[in-house]
Amino acid sequence: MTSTAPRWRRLEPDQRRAQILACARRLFGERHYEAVSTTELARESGVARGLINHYFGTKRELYLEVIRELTFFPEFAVERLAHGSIQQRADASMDRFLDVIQRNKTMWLNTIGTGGYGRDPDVEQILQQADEIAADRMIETLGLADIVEGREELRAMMRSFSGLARVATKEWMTRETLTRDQVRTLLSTTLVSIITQVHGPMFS
Amino acid sequence: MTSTAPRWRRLEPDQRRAQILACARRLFGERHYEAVSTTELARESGVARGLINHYFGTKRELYLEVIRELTFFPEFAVERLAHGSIQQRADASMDRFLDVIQRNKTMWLNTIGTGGYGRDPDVEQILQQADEIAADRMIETLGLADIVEGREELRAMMRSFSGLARVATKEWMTRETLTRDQVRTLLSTTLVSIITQVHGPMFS
DNA sequence: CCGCTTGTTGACAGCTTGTCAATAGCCCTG
DNA sequence: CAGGGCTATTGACAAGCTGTCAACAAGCGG
Repeated sequence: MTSTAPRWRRLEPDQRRAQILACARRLFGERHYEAVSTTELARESGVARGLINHYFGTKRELYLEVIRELTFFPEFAVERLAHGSIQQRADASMDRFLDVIQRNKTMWLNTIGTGGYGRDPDVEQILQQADEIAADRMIETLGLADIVEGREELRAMMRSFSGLARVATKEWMTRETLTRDQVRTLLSTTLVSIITQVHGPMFS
Repeated sequence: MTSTAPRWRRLEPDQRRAQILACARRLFGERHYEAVSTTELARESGVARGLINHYFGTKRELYLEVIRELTFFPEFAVERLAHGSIQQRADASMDRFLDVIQRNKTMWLNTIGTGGYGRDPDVEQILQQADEIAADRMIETLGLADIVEGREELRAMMRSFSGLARVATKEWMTRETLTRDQVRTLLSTTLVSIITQVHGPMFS
């Protein structure tokens, strides 16, 4: 008679992980790290708090997982547009970059976009890796893959460029002191300038 | 007889504040925000934990105070060197900028230098103000103070430039993928490029 | 020497996070 | 269709952290 309607459903680990992760993505997107408690995270996910630790070990690891996921998102397709001058390719590349960010505006602002300085080496490392990937992708897109002289320096400069891109994008998205077009011009022109006027002369 | 050696000394509020602040500066310099507890902060300062709250209200406010103090540090003197071409002035300006940072290496790396992304709007705001000040100072140093056409856009671009400066400096100081000279060249050349090739044409 | 101002303490309440043994879905077999 | 086992999930627990506040005492002024 007292036919038992199960009080909770048993899911595949992958599913449950994904579910919690989705919730974490949302909450960490709304507020910053310490303003989100695991208690809330659990309640919102409709799950016991212990389960979060079971799957992710620690609150911080869960957070890092969210960041990690996000940084691998912007797969702004390399898609050889080997055509055109380097300036044109830079334009196209930056355009695509801004597209991706614009589509994920909120998410981006609350994570990567945070020029924030919350002082967390782990997070920093993850985003450094992201910059690394972005830098390599840019080099490839711009057709500079065959440069060998000062290759490491070029990569370092591209990573630095990511810093400019980040802040400039934020100027556009949150302060609205620059338009999208202005940001694109700023970025692509600067990008070309770094390659031709800084790196070029430096490694003749 | 049992002459009472006082168990604790009573200090002027300013002194006590400064003492705690100094200690906080040290600890927050070594580890990141959440890795430092007020308990430790109090023990290290040789003070009751409650006193910290008494003076700063909250742990976060204490932290913000530390940051605030640091960001006003780099007073890289404006000192009109109105002489020379814009490129020369940019060189000198960036040289001085790197000097200041080099002198306060550890401190800088653990606070501002943290390209970190800890997700804290309050901290972010403080550093935005710092960027603001730095940007205005750069404009003045470069003798661009009388530009009126696209003035706000210029300031926004200078703030963006700070992002580049930050990451590039870190490339030099922590990863050592760029030398100091390379960073200086990268920064000053890019700076000039932004002014002459981006902002100039944009606001004819 | 005493009393008043106020810098300083210490205990308290509430909330946080990570652990772990116990519980209960649900698949699989007989 | 019953029951057994695997394991996903729970819930209580301990330790720790933060902010508050009434009580205490350092040291100056009368």
